[in-house]
Amino acid sequence: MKWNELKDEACPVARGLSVVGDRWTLLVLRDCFQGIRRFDDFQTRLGITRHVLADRLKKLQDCGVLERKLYQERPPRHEYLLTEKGLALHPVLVSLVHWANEWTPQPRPGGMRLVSRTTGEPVEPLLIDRQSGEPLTPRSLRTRRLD
Amino acid sequence: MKWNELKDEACPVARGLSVVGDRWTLLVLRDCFQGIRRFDDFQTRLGITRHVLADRLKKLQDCGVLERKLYQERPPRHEYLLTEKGLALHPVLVSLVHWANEWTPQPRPGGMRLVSRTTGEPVEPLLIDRQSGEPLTPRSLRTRRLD
DNA sequence: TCCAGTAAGTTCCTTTTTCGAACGCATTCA
DNA sequence: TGAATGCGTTCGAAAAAGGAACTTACTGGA
Repeated sequence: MKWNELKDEACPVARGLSVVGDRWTLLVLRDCFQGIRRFDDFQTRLGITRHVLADRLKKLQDCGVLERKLYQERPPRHEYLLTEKGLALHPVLVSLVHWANEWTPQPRPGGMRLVSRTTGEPVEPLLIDRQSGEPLTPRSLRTRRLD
Repeated sequence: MKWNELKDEACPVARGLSVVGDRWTLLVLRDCFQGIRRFDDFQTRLGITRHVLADRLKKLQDCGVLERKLYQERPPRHEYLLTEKGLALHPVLVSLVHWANEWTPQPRPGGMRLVSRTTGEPVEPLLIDRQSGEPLTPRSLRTRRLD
């Protein structure tokens, strides 16, 4: 298994990581979900090198997670927006946030919590099966090859 | 923001990625969830260099995601097991698998699906709030700093 | 006894990625 | 005219990953 060929693997984890497994990529997407759209804003918030940022934005466009849209002519300026495919990554980020808040040391004083946008109440993400409503756990699941 | 200092960031996405954001790390954990425990088995399945594998296993032990356990003396042999902290990453992997199956091209013939271990039926992961039962979406959530 | 095999790394050297800072270009604003 | 904005590209240095061989400590068979 080679890193540049992950996208052709049978395993969906490998295929997913071919898109979001690069260093910085998920942090770029985090900023997208927080409304960041412009090159320099990403760069300032992430402290990432401009070189790597340009590379990641390009790869995310190429695989359809971000869309590059002209928002001004003369001089031409573009902004980066999440596509439907990009928005669908939300549960991955939310699961990661929840795990980090539960299991990694919180910095003082500035923790961050997921809250409902309407009520402001804290939220506790739980993964269930849409059909049965049952929680999905390592024991309740397995993977199956379809040939 | 520097890669080696992500663990001290206020943002939980950054802290999460300080653990699982490295190249190969989530693929190692995927194998753990599939019951792989030994160095050479990881190495064979991943095709990763032994050098990098040793590094990743060590980092995962250091942060408490994996536990290294003696399973034989003379010669001493160890196996790597998911801790509770490691098992808690399950929703991240499941969300990623679901996204990849929905949004990235399936290889033929060998796709892989999540199915219920008891019924064998396919499963459709959905992220909800444990309290309200409401689905969590980009629009229904925001992050809040607690100072 | 000698040789092959197993398990879990380590060492060494090459190639790829990333870092960090500076530069380029087109335009607007003072 | 000169500075600022926005979005990159370029370049040399440093860090990470790739690839193959080597080590150590046993077991089991010829």
